[in-house]
Amino acid sequence: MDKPSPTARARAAKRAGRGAVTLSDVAAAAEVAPITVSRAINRPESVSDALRARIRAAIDTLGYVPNRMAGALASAKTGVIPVIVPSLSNVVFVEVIEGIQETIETRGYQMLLGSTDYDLDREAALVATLLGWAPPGMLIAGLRHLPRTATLLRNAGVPVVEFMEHGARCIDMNVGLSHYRAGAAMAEHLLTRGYRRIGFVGVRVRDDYRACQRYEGMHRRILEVGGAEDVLFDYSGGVGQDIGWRALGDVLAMRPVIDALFFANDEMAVGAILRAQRDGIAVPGRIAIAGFNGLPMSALVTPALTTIISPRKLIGRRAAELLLARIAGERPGRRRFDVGFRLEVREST
Amino acid sequence: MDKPSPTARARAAKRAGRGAVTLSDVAAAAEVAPITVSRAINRPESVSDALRARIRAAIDTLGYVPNRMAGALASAKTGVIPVIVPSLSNVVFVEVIEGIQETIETRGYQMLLGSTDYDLDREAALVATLLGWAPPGMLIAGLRHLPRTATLLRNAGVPVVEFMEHGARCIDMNVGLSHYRAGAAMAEHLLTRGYRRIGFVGVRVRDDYRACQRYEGMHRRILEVGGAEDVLFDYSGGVGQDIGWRALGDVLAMRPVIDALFFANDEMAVGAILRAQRDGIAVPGRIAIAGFNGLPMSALVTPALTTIISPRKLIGRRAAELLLARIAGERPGRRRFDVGFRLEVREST
DNA sequence: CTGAAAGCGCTTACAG
DNA sequence: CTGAAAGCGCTTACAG
Repeated sequence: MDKPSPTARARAAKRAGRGAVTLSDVAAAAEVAPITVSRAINRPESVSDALRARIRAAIDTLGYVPNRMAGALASAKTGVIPVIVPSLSNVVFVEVIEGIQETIETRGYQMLLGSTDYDLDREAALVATLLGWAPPGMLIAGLRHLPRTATLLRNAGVPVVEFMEHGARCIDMNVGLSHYRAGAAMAEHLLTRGYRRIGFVGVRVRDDYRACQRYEGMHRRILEVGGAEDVLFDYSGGVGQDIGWRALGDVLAMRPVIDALFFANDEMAVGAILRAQRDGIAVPGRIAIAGFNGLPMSALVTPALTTIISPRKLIGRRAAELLLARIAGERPGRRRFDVGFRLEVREST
Repeated sequence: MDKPSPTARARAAKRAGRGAVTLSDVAAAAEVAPITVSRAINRPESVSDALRARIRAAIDTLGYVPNRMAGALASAKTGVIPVIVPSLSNVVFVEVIEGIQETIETRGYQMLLGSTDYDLDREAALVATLLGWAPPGMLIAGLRHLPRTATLLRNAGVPVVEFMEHGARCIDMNVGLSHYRAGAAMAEHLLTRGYRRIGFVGVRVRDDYRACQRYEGMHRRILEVGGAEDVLFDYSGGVGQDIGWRALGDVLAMRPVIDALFFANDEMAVGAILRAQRDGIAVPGRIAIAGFNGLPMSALVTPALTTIISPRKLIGRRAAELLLARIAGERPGRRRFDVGFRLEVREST
C-alpha cells in the first residue's frame, strides 16, 4: 500500500520542486480523466464503484498527495484559519489555542499560528501575510490593534473574531471577558478583607493591554471606595515566577507599607508565594497575595492562592464556533460574548 | 494610504470568494504588465524608480494583498514549514516551537503547527495533510512513527528534521538529547546519594516514548549497579502538578518503602513538593524527589528541585537551522546532533 | 528595464 | 456517471 513503485518514488522524490505525483499522473494510471480522480477524492459517491476502486489503487501505488495549494486556488476555499496571539510562552494563550484547534479540526480546518510578541507592528505585518493565504476567516487575540491592521481586517471581507477580552467595540465579532471588571472584583475583595495599600505587579503593562485594564479596574474601584490607595509595579524584563519572586523581595524592602499584592497572573503570584515560603514571610499575615487566571498550580501552593478563574478553553471553543458559523454562511444572533470570570477566594488573602 | 477607494473596497470585500484585488488589477491601475507588478514586489531593484513608485501607489490605493497560494503554486516555493508536536499543553514543546519560530521567521518562513496528542495515527494523518501544502521541509517531534508515516516523509523528497530525542536512526536529520542517558544519569545520582527504592512516575508512559526511555535508562543503571530496585508508576489521566500531588500521597500510603521518586517532568515533581509542604513531609529526609526539564519553577520551590536541564530553545533553533540549510541547498557535514543535558543537583535529593 | 506566452495542479461550470 | 474546456492568480522562462 505505502510502497510506491521505484518509478513513482523517483517522481515523488522531486516533489516541491516540480515533478511530484499529480492528479494527472493518477488519472493516466487509472485511465480516466483528471476530473474523475478529483471527484473520486472529493465526492466519492459521485463516481462508480469500479472507477473509484481503480483510482484508489492508482493513488496508493503512486503515493499521490493532493496539492492543497492548487485545490485552494481553483476552488477559492482554503481550509486554513489563521490564529494570531501575542505570545506562546503564556499558558493562557496555549489553552485558548487548544480550544480553537479542537473545534476547527473536527470541521476539517487547519490552524496557521502566528505570534506577535506583544508588538502591534508585528501584528500588522502578520495580518497582512496571513491574509495572503486567502483564509475563510481570522481569529485574533485582543481588541486593540493599529488602525492599518483594523483596516486590513475590515476590508478582507471575511469573518473575524477578536478573542480574549470582551469590549464594546470590535471589528466583527468578539468573545472574551471584561478584564476591567475582573480587576475591580479583585479590588473589591481585597478592600473587604481590610487591605488598604495595594500593589499591582505586572510586566510591560503598557504593552499588555489586558493586564493594564485589570489594573485600571482595580484602581478605579479603590478610588471609588476611598480610604485606600494603590501602586503599580511595572517590571520590564523576566518572566513568570521569577518576577513574582523578585517583586515580593522588592516590595517588602522598599515599600513595606504595602499589605496586599495583586499580580498580573498566577505564575508571578506563585513565584511570590514560593519566595515567601523560602524566606518565612507570613502570607496573608504580613502581606496578601492574589493572582489571575486560575492555573491548576494556584490551588496547590501553600497558602493556596486567591485568584480569578478565566474560562480559557471556552473562549477558544466559542470563538472558533462563532467563526465557523459565519464561514458556513449563518448569521449568529449575537456577535459579542462575555464569557465571564470567577473570583476564587482561597488562603492567600 | 490604508484607505482604499469605495470601488476597491467593494472589490476587496469579496476576497476569499472571487473578486479580491489581484495582480492584474494593480497592473491595470498602474498601466503596466502584470509581470512588472510581480517584479516590483519581489525584486524591486529590477524595476525602474518611476514604475516602482507608480506600482506602489496603485498597490496602496487598491489595498492589494498578494495571493500566496497562487504565488506558491506558480513558483513551487511555499514559505510554510510544518511543525508537528505531540502536545501544546506541555511547556517544553512550546519552548522548542519558539526556538523554531524565531529562526524560520527571520528567513521569511511561516510555521504551520500541528499537534498529534501523542497519537501516532493522528500523526500520520497530519503528515499527509501537511505534505499537501508542498512544504520545502518538515519538522517533526520524535523518532518513533508509524511505518506509513516514515514512508510518506521519506518519499516526500524534502528535508526532514526529527527533533527532541537523539537516536541512532532517523529519517533524514535529527536534533535532540538521549533520554535514555538522562534517565541513567539521574539513577546514578540517586544511587550515589544512597537511595535504594526508586520510583519513576509518569503519565501514559507507553505513549510518551521519551519518558519511557528515561525510565529504561534509569532501570538499566539500577540493575547494573545492583542492591537497589525500582518501580514504575504509570498514571493514566490528569496533568502536571495534579499528578505529582496525587502520586506523592499514593506512594507514601501504598509503598512506604520507596525512598526516592523520579518524575517524568518538573511539573509533576513540583506538584509532589507542594504536597509535601502542605502535609509536612520531609524532602529529601522522608523521600527524595527529582524532576526533568529544568523549568524555572524548579529552582524556586522549597526544597529546590533536583532536575535535568534540557536545552529546549536550542533544540528548536538548531533543528530549524539544519532544515533551512538543507532547504537552501547546503549539505551540512553532520545530520545528527546530540544537544546534551545537565544534571542540576539541588536540595530535593 | 519591460512584456507576451505558457504553465503551476487543481476545480468549476457546462455538456453529454 | 464521465469528460473537454476554461480559469484560479501568480511566476518562469524567453524575447526584445
